[in-house]
Amino acid sequence: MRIIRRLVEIREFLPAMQEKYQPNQIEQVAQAHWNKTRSFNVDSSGDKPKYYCLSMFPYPSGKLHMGHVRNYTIGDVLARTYKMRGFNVLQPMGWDAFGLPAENAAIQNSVPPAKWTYDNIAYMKQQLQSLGFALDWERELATCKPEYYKWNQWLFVRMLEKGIAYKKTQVVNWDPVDQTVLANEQVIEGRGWRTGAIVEKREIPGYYLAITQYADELLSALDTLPGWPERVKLMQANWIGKSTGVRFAFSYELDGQRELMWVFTTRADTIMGVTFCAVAAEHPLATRAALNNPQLAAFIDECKHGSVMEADMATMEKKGMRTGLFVEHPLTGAKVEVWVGNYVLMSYGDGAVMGVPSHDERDFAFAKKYGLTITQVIAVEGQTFSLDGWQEWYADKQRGVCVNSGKYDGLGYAAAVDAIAADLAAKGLGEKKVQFRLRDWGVSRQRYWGCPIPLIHCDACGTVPVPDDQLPVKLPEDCVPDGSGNPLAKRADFVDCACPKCGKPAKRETDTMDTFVDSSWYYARYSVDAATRTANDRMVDAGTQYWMPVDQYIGGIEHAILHLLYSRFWTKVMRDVGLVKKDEPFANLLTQGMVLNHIFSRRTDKGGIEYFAPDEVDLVRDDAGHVIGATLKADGSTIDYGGVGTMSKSKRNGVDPQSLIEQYGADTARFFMMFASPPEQTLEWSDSGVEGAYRFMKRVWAFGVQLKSGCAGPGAPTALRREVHLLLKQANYDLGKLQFNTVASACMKMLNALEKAPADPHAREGFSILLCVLSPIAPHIAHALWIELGYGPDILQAAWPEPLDEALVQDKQELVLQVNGKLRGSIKVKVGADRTAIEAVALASEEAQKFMAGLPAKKVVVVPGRLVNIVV
RNA sequence: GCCGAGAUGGCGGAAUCGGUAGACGCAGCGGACUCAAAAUCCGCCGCCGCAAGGUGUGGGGGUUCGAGUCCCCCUCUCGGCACCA
Repeated sequence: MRIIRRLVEIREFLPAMQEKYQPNQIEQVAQAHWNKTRSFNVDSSGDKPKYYCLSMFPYPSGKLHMGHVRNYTIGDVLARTYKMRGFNVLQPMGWDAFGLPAENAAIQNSVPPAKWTYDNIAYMKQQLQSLGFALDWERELATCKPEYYKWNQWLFVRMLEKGIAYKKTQVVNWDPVDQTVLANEQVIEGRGWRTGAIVEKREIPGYYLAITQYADELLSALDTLPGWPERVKLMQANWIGKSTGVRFAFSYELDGQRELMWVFTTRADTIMGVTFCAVAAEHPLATRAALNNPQLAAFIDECKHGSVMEADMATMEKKGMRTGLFVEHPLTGAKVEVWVGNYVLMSYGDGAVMGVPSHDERDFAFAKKYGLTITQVIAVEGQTFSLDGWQEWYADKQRGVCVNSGKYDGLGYAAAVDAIAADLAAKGLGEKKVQFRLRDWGVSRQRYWGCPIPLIHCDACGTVPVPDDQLPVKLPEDCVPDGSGNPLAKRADFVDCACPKCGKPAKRETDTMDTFVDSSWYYARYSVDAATRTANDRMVDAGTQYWMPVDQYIGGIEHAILHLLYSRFWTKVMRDVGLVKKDEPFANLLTQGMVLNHIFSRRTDKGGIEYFAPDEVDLVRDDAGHVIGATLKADGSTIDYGGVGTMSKSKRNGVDPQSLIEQYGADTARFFMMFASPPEQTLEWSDSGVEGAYRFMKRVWAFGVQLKSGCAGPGAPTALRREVHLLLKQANYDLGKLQFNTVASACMKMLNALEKAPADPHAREGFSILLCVLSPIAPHIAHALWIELGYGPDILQAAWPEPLDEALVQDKQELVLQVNGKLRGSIKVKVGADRTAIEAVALASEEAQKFMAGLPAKKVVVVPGRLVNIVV
């Protein structure tokens, strides 16, 4: 019995090479090896250069989706490549564990969000492990754990002390039936998702982080990030939206008081064309005017209903109503009527705008709609102004000069703005100002499943921060939200507390933090050393100084603005508090595209839409092969083909990674993900594409089996050797560009070449190169074959291959032959032949003679190493 | 609506500096093996054409000996828009 067990152990340790590719067995052995040898557990020491490779952590929604597999495979390919290139590589993983879906699940299934979240984490962790990612699991974190969010709270208190965190009112979506605040995604066509009640805009107090204090730095520091995609930097710059203009005031007298109504404009040069002003519904002037005007009060009320989303604000019908109040033009003294406009935002600038209908498209439409005066004050030579319709040039800053503007007539944009700003300043009614589109970050959420805001409200002392030694304020984990109100507010054991200042009974703040706070610094927490993870006596430590910044960050393009901007801001605050020395968290950024699949649906009798999973339908194609429709496998009925779209539960077009791994193995899943498209582009799911990847794995294995039984030695350079090294050169170049689909393709080409010449003396060397290049993408099969063929004990310890010059040399090369730019043939010349020699060979060639048709060559273009073009 | 990105065979995609368009893979077609099927292997495969050849990178125009690549205009698709993450 003992002997048999011993034999079994030996077999497991050194299995005889299987003829057949058996991914599940190979993958378990490889993963066990990495665990046992602690291949991916690292510390912040040693003389290797460091490489911090980070993929955006997942929300624990239940199970992994293909977007995760794609994201983490991209990161893993980089991590493994850098490891083989001799870097000390950190690749951690964790959980963005607070958020709305846990509360939704609680409402549906009566499970506490904590339990739901922890169960999901356990399942998804096992899924991640089965994919063989090179992760340091000892650094795993979950943002819903007190040891993590303690530091959200701690830094929040520091921000309060520095005046970065402050309180003001915020506008939220309010569900009057559930008496609760709704997220934008919970508002469907203006109604609450659960109650169907018409949603109101409501102003409630909340805490803000003054990200605008950092606006200038967040903008200018984009120039210090050459490793970020230009489009992401551009999106951030537009989001921050720095604009230089003039802030000035219209004065008015009301109830015996002299008051000022401030506005901001980037077009002060058009100030003489002001024919009206518009204020937001929440503006004090609007409130005052509505006191004795029920119609206006009703309109303001209407404005306060409806969406708080910018997209809705921009597309909705622009409406306004007179207030009956007039303000005084600061330069002309003319009376200007004030309107309430539903398109004016209280949260931007001062909540009021000047109306210059002649030179602002929106004002033009507004004035036409309500019959307001339109006065041209900018002219462009050769253009005629007319009220028939809006013309682009009306708003042209570059070419226009002032007209109908008194002393400013004839001035261009810059001169006019300078003169007008000076005159306003002289009257004390305005000055030049830089304004940002960026707004301060509202972090209060009226939700249960989030990090408690560490504040206590005391009748005597006011709002008091929780002292550091009482942090963290722990969130009770046994609440089950039911969708109405915030469950925390109903928990006396949470709410009732003693004031830290005077000791009298007080109430704890029940708002929690935006989950973007959690994800704004997790990358720094991963980097702390083991001792800090145990003691948890500091937010970051020497490990952070060693690992930061993240060398490569990888995540979805949908995070291009908010998450990345908040993280940059948080890093700068941590720097200013003295926690880190770096200005920016992410040196290089890769924004991966979405994973798409086909969408099939049909209208139901009730007018809704019913979706079908791709494996429930057959495609209908036209003669050219285009998909024109689909039928249901079950009953043959016709359904609609909706093209491709992001995989989602609601559209039923998701593919479960689990069944994929079980059927084909992790290597096939990873290989397909890398091969199907370059990382930055969208990826279309294809079952047969996965089959293709699987076929390739089987061929790699079969070639390994074949090579093991008949090994040739070294010899003179061959065409195979040159081809493999050329492909290696290409693969290394593509790796530098993070273009992994062509790296996978190079692996396939190498195998194609090897299969054609299995007896070549360089086949063994060629296969070792193939295994190395393949190993970051499909690490398990590479690990197994590396050992089987005796290349070494562990492919992770192998040096990354570089192409050899001696393998690449050749004496003759082929050049493309063109006549008048059209491909007509090719010629062979000696490498290094001069222009004249090449021209002679080209002109003498049969094809050139034929297509020149006896005409003399006007010109011969020679591109060395590429082509010859004869122009006649 | 605003900001950003993209469009190449039947499909996913390749083409590094303006230089052979369609690498690699999928699907399809033909063949080998098999009693048969699957798996595997070999061959063909943009479109029109018997061929010579012509034509072709979302549409229209331009620059160039030469344009998928550069410039101008247009169409469509996708991402973000501040409480989804």
